[in-house]
Amino acid sequence: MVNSELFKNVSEEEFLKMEKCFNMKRLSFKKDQTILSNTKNAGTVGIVIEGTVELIRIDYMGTRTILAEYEQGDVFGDVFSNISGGEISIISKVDSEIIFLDYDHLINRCKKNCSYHNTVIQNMIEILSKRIFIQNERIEILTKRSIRDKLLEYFNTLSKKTRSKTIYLPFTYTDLADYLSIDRASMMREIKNLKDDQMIRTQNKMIKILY
Amino acid sequence: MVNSELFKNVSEEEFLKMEKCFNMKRLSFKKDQTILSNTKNAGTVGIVIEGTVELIRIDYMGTRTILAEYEQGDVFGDVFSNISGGEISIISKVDSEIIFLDYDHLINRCKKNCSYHNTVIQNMIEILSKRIFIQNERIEILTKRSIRDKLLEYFNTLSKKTRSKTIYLPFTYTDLADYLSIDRASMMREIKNLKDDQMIRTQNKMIKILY
DNA sequence: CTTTTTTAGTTGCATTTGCAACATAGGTAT
DNA sequence: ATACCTATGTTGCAAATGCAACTAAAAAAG
Repeated sequence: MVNSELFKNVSEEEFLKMEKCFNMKRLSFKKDQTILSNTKNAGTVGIVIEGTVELIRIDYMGTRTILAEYEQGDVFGDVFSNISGGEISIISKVDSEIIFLDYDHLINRCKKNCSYHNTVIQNMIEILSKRIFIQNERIEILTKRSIRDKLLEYFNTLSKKTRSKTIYLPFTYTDLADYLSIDRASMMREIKNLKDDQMIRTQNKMIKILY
Repeated sequence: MVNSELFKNVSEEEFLKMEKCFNMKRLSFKKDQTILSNTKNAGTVGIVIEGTVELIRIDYMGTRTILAEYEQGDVFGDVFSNISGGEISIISKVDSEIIFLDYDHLINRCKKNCSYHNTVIQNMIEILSKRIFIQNERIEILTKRSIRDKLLEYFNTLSKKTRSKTIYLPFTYTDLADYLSIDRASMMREIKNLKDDQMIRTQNKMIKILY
């Protein structure tokens, strides 16, 4: 059975019916392989069964920005930003296993009026709400006006999530700079300043918040 | 009848029933009055019947950021970010008319299994998806690394929305700076640079994109 | 184990941005 | 009309940030 929030409270038996009704497809992707892009596959929803995928934008200058990261059980591609002139893609960060299904079929209750469809739709609302919450976090970080404040806000977010003053970065420092949308060298400099000011203490990807 | 996307495809008659079932409350607010804040009224959803409201964050430094703006028919307060240490509030920008209802009741289909509840839930999915789309836009703008690129991305967004190279700012330049999360004076300077470089031409809040 | 590639950590310097402090225009209330 | 308030527009200067160019360390590939 597939372990995803989208299928919460759906029985094994119901899931098997759904698999046919929704015409789901299961595919494997290698590391760095493109899963979806804004030029192709619109209207397709993916569910990460195994691995991690990233939503990436590369703009006309070649600047790469990580817009989001989806892990096991996460749903992606439901709302695709086609605003930017840049290329937006979903890339497999490691070897991944993905289930695809049709967005319209998911949202617009089908004629058969399957019992599980209600459940799936309510799950979808929770997923979307959670996504909005995460985006709000991101926006709050990005609206901070200095590198220092961006870092502190980010550390705070992680800290609240784990209820601990000791946090572990979920990605590399290089990727963190991309996520915060700042220059990596400047970020490293500011992290050093934070250490000098006794605000934090670091050891590889572990960070202790001291204030 | 209330003109909101949340009640799309709901008949007048059904709406009257719903009003009782959901225990809706209709209230008026004066300009600059606080409608909701992250310290109070959590779990309450508002619908803008008349007027405009803004989602504002004021951080510990007193820096004010417009996180979102909701207009007639928009739904707000459903997903409330409680991350930042700062104060987050919904403020009435002008005199407004608001309907309140309980979020849990809205999302978790009630025991009575009212016919209209399905419709409302599907509408809610569309609203949330649209919000995610708008937040994606915002994030794409904020992740631009220079004031110039932020402005151009913002103009582009407006331009695509109206399918025109001539756009009209929906708020003041002062508020635009808050929205882009940059210093107003620096923004004005950069707008002047854009004009000098023949990238845009402006007249009050009308901007012609020349490239 | 050795080589190669990626990430972390630094630094000097140029550029951009923010801040403060104005002047001016436009709008609103009295 | 006058006074008052808010938005626009400008500028010098200080501070923050980005860029380039490195070295060192760690991780991945062979």
